[in-house]
Amino acid sequence: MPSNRSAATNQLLSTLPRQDGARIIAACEAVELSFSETLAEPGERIRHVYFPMASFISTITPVRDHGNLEVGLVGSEGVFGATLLLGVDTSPLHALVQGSGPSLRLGVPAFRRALKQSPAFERKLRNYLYVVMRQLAQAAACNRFHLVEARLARWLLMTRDRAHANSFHITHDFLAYMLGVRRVGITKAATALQGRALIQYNRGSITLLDIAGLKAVACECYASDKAAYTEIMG
Amino acid sequence: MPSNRSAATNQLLSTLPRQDGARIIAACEAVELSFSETLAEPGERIRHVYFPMASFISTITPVRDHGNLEVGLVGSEGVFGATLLLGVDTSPLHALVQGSGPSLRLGVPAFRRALKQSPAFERKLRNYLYVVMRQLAQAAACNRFHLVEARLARWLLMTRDRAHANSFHITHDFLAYMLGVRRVGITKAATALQGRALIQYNRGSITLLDIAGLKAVACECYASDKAAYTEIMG
DNA sequence: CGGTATCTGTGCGCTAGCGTCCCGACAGCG
DNA sequence: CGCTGTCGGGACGCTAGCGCACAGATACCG
Repeated sequence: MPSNRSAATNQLLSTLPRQDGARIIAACEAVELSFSETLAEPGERIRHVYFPMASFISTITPVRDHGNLEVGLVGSEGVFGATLLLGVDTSPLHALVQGSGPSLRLGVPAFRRALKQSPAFERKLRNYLYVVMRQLAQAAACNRFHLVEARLARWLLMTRDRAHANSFHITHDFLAYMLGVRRVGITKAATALQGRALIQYNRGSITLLDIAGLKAVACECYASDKAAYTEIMG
Repeated sequence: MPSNRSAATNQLLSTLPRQDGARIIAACEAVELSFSETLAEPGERIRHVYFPMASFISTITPVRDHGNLEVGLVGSEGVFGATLLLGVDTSPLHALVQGSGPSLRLGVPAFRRALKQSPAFERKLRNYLYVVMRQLAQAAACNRFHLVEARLARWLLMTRDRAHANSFHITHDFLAYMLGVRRVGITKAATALQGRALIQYNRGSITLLDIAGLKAVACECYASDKAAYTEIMG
């Protein structure tokens, strides 16, 4: 069920001034990311800055003695590695490929050169970092207050936005890992959503049937994250 | 019980190169922050950048239909308003004075001037933002996984670090608000800590008795936040 | 000195989510 | 074709935290 509305681009790059964008894209290397590939580990040096196109990436924070927890999702609307802007070259988070597909990337020196050459580029990335900070704060609150079913709906909607499709591949087990709950908790919530004909799934492939319905079920954090993005990034 | 070891300074400023630091401090206005004063509201323009000295500030994220939630604590080791660096002049969070006391501050134009004049200053603030991002991610995980008692212990230790004292004023009610739980939940956890002679409190004033013991009870997030700070900020 | 507001402690029933274990169904592989 | 691994579903008792309501205790204020 492909609905590839202009998926072969990264918005951060495509909304730059024509010249700057072209130059930076030309400097990029095109790579194919594959599911479950690790792009960065917390505490280790970032090697490349990624601009996903059809692919998307989870950012995950490790917790001793507990499962890990996803705190962000980066698709063609964003970038992984923008923290380099802050003058620290290690990754704060684990970056894990969630959705296979093409991505552009820059090595760190090339990235630094691009920043110097294009103030518009740097400005855009700074703004993006601001959005990410807001989303992190939102995630903290979301994890504290919202129920699994609402968080699941949110996650599905976020993923849909980044996959540019209403279907994608994901198991309950993996969802549980992302949301920091038991697999059984996901099964229960997913069953409930399916019962209301909002989604439909089978052995690792899931389809969103009723987007408006899901939005109603999802916690406000979905809308809030989106609002933060559009407000800041235009 | 004052233990004011060099509390009348802000580390971010005092660790700048001599000249830069002196010039920026000279540009600052000294103000006295008082408990429960609001310094910024989410979505509204930031008016001043604050460098707390003996005072400290909570950063709080609002959640519709639930209590709000503290996601950060800024004392003399930090700054409020550094997000201006990212090119967005609205505050992502609610900034609420937690501990009364002196602070330095800069108006936004003066802040921008200082950034231009001192690359070291800008570098330091960028690094601080990186630390804040790590702490936000940590907070997300902490809220998901850790029990009230551990989170309370963590909060007390963090506050102690920023108050530069083992005693401070805070009610269960307010703690509940900060941690996003019921007041009763705090009472229960606090009673347990007091029972083990780790703390002692009475009608809004609390004293930490056994720091090592509290560290053992607190979740790893306390150590983790601190490690992130010292690793990056030196 | 008495009244009132604030702060802390308790009790009660309830729910979401946990940990664990087991089962059935399907897919893919040899 | 049958084995094996993966995926989803269900059941068990348990705990942390919730919402609510109320009671004692202390501080403060008139």
